[in-house]
Amino acid sequence: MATMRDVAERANVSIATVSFVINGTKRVAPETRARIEAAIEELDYRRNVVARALASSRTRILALLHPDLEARPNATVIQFVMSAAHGARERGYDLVLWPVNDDEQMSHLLAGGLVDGALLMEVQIRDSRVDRLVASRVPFALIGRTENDDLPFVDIDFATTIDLAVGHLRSFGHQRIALVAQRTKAGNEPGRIMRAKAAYLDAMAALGRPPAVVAVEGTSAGGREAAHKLHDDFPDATAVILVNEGASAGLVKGLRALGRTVPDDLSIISASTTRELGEMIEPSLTVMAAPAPQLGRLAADALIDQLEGVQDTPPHILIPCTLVPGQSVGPAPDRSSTSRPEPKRERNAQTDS
Amino acid sequence: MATMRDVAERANVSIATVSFVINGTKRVAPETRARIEAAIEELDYRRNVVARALASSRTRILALLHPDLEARPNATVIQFVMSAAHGARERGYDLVLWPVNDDEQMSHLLAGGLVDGALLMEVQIRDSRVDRLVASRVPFALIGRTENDDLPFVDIDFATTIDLAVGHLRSFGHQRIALVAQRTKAGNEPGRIMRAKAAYLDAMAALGRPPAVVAVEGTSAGGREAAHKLHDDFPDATAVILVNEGASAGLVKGLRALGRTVPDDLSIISASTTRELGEMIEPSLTVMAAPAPQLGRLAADALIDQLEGVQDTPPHILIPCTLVPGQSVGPAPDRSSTSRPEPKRERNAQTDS
DNA sequence: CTGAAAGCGCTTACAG
DNA sequence: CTGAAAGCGCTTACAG
Repeated sequence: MATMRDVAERANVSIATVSFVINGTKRVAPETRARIEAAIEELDYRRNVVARALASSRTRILALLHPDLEARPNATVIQFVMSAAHGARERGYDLVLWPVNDDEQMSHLLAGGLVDGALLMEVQIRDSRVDRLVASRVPFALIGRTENDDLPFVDIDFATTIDLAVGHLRSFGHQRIALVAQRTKAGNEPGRIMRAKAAYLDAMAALGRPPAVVAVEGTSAGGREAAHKLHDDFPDATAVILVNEGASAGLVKGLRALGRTVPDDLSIISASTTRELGEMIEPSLTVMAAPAPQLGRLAADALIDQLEGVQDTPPHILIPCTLVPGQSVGPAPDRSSTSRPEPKRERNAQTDS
Repeated sequence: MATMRDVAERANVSIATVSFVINGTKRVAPETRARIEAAIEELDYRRNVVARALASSRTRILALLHPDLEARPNATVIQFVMSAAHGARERGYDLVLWPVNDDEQMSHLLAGGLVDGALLMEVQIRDSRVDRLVASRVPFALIGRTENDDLPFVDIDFATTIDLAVGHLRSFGHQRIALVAQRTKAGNEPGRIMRAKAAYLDAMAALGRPPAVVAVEGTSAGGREAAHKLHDDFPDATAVILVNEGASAGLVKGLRALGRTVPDDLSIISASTTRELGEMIEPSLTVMAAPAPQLGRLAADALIDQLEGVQDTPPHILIPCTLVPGQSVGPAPDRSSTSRPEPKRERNAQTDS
């Protein structure tokens, strides 16, 4: 592999001049530049990224840190990764997905000088990784938020998202609206769950309705469990908002197994997911599509602005999900006469064509 | 950030000795070692990965190269990434997902000296990225195969997978079996599609049945299109094998819209996907689960063996998918009397509880 | 068992 | 406009 020295020799210049041409850091006489460029071409020279990094203490590599991804369909995460990678690339940075499991690994990575900055996903309300990040003095931006709001972040605006979902349901006459959240290990709650829950509780309070919250795993089995819990504990709910992508399909299946039809008996909105997921389910789910493509890019931009000393980036960016109507929301059934719906025992009919 | 020099000074040794202790590359007197370890601890020293890489021309970083991921649920890819990352970590390597769009980017990465080796996913039958990889002289392993078989690879054994699927369907009496493949840009065919198709054609020939192949996009819309094509072009098919994860849900929805019940009218197996995807669909799909967890790990091992000069790794590893029965395969309906099934016009019934 | 020193391939003041 | 040289923080023969 050709080095800068080889290029310099072939072009009859010093390696400093080669460096200036490659980086555009200084004026170089046109004919000198031409000679150097020719030499680079002829030798198929490519700058050694590691040496450059050591000399300049910059690598132009950004890490997107993510805890172990589960094996469930996770289109949102992929959208984050890809849009952040594109945004970074446009500004001359590489962005890589770095699966990092424990704090020690993270310190190793951050202290190693290998990345110029980091993006952190799946931020918890209390997140020791954030502390590590702060301690490491590596510039970073969060995708999500901790409980304290003075770190730079981009996040889904869950409060607005839930308000939009509740508003949509109310426009169909729904008053008794349940929330299906994601069950989390104790003390390890993602901010999105907490914030969505808080927004939901506010909305219910404003409506003068008691809240109905169910938390289950983000799996099909979790979704079926949610169907049973809703059926048993909140039989008068006419609509449900999911903040649990992975449980969406299972919830519909579970309801159907219980003889409850979507949306005739129960309307459903799945918040913070993708329209693709909505389309997979029958009936097609009305979803609040996560702004992952925008947020990934904005996160990359925010981080790079920080690295390059750009001052005018807002430290916090919030974007709500977008309503994508499907076929899972319908008029609220009239429950005024019966306190509990009569579970239909016959096989239920299809609701879409 | 403390450097090795700081540690050496504090421990009253040379930096060489510090290096020996950190890397375990040479014997060091116990008390010297203890002094050095104490100094490391006190200074919270962490080796600079970039400097180490430059000096040793090894980074212990592996890149998993993936072309732009689409926004569809792609659990299999995530499984590959995570299992490969775990396998690498156990052997002291970091593995990152590097979204790489064009050949130029890839050359930049490979020539930069930043990664010791590469794993390439979504390998096409003819793949210019593979040529780049070979030219770069960076060690690599493929996940998938090109048309020539002498490069190291791990891959799903599609021939066996299709045979198992056909065998399963035959045990239910099916003879007319269609294949739903993935539509690809011309000249850009993933090996898996081609190999699955070939295995299917062989199986049909052995059965003495004409093949019925439909190719659609890997989306819900693609799946619905497949339902129509099957209904119009191959109305006597009693079973279908999908090699198109993204179209699975849409196919079931499309069939139902056409009044065809799964599995009463048509049995379905979705090959090379995850059991999680199968569970999301109603009825739960019988799937051939991709051996992504094993293959990711094996790919990482194969690559690292190569890097470390381990000779006894088989250059090619093939593992078939595993049958995970769901509720989408049933006895073949008797079609002997009618050449074309009477499309049911009434709403269809559920098939699972 | 330990150290002095060269070298990995660049960048970047500094001098001219 | 161009170059000589120091330095980034390590590893690794080589010598003792």
